[in-house]
Amino acid sequence: MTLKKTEIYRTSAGVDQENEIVEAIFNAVYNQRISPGTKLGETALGEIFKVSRERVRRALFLLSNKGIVDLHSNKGAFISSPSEKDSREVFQAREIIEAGIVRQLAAKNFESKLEILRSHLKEEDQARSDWDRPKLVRLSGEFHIILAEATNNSLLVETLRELVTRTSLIVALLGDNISTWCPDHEHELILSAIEKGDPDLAEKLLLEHLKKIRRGLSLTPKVSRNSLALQEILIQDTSNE
Amino acid sequence: MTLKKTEIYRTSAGVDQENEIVEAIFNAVYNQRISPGTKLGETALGEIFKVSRERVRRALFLLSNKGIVDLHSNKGAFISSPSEKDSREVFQAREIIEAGIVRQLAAKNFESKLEILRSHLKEEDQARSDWDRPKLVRLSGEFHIILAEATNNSLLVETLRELVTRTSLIVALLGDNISTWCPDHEHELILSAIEKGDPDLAEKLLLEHLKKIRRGLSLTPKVSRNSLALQEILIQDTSNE
DNA sequence: TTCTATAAAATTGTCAACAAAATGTTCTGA
DNA sequence: TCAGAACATTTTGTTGACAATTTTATAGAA
Repeated sequence: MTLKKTEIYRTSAGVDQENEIVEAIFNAVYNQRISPGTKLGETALGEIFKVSRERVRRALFLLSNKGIVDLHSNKGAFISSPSEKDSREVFQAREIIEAGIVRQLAAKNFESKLEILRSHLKEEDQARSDWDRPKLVRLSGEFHIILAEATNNSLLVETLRELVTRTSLIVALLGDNISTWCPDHEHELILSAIEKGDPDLAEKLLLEHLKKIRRGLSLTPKVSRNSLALQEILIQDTSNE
Repeated sequence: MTLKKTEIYRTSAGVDQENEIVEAIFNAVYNQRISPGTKLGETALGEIFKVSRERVRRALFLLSNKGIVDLHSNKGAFISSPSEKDSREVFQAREIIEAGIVRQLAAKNFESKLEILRSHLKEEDQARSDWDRPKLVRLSGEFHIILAEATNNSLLVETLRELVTRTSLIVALLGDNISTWCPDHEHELILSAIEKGDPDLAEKLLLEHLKKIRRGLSLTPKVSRNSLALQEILIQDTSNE
């Protein structure tokens, strides 16, 4: 039988359950509610999400493929603790990929997509003047993902989502958390350069922005522990994230 | 207990078995020995690789995350048949990422790494004058992966390996297989631009190169069937691939 | 107390049996 | 001959039990 393109494959309910776990952990990492090194027990997760162990297993396997979770044979799954090498690689990849993205956005005509970025910056400003630091942190990361979304390319969006989330882990482990992650108006400048249609400038500003984040990192990993139990970390109001 | 960085986690034997399957399928796709749409039965693969079904399952799951295999609920696993959208996204991602790579290679000093590219080009020339088409196809794709390797970034290498392999699927499905995939000396030109330290030129040449491949694609998918059985496709002499 | 050895408990890894779904075949009737 | 229903076979999905390993708890000796 040849497959018709229009044929519909329903996604089994199991896949949705897996995605729920994956998303919850992604969000918790992304918003720094969970520390690198946190043990993710299979039975524990199974109870929290009311799913079978096998399902948890697949979710953890997927997360390990994305570099969010480390799997250690016979020991279990842990929120990834990025090494120095990981940090270097993630930032270099971001430099290369995001530079390419802003260049293309600046070179070609994506005006319609840029409006979303404009309104996003307004939100960032609001959070800044409200001194809502967690929100600002979240929005700051999101800016980069929205940049990718402007290319209308789900592959790039997913790649950047992974990179930004891994950056969150790196900052949690190696960042001072003060200088880092608090751009004044650098996003604004980058977007302006794109709107002006100046790829070189946009790239330059973006690279400086990333370098600034990178400079805020130290070489000695912080040790930190979660302040909440897994249950509270993973299941929570997601209405604004 | 806190984890010492030097601590060694042995990889369970199972992971190696999984990787064997993943690599075999990657190679088969990459070298176009297997057609898009080919059914990958769990029991069949289990018998070929002498592993349990569970393990086959995980390997297929991993491949589906990488876009090489499509998983259809209750139907099974099939070599991915990239859609028009997939094709667009893969090529756009390659443009963005590879442009970033060659720019960085041209801008910074990676001379030591470039020697490998030089010797790779010699191999390509050899294959070209020998009219060894399968080998030339393989080497042509590899050139792009070696470009990524020159950045010394395993993340980028893996990303590019996925993109190049997916390109192989796209060409298998939409390509004319004649003009496509047969660069004369475009790789040579790109490398020269890098060696000259000219990022703009390197990027321009690379983009033209990718566009040329893209132009060789038609809109109507070819239907093709494998000429060999799965066993022969997957298990074979890998001494020169 | 502190360290080590031993036993108990808990957690992860694996497998086989079973259930559910899809595929293939046979049979019937027009 | 063809269509379609009924049945049988194959393949995928899921669960639960068990084995292997690690972690925790316990006890004893220096």
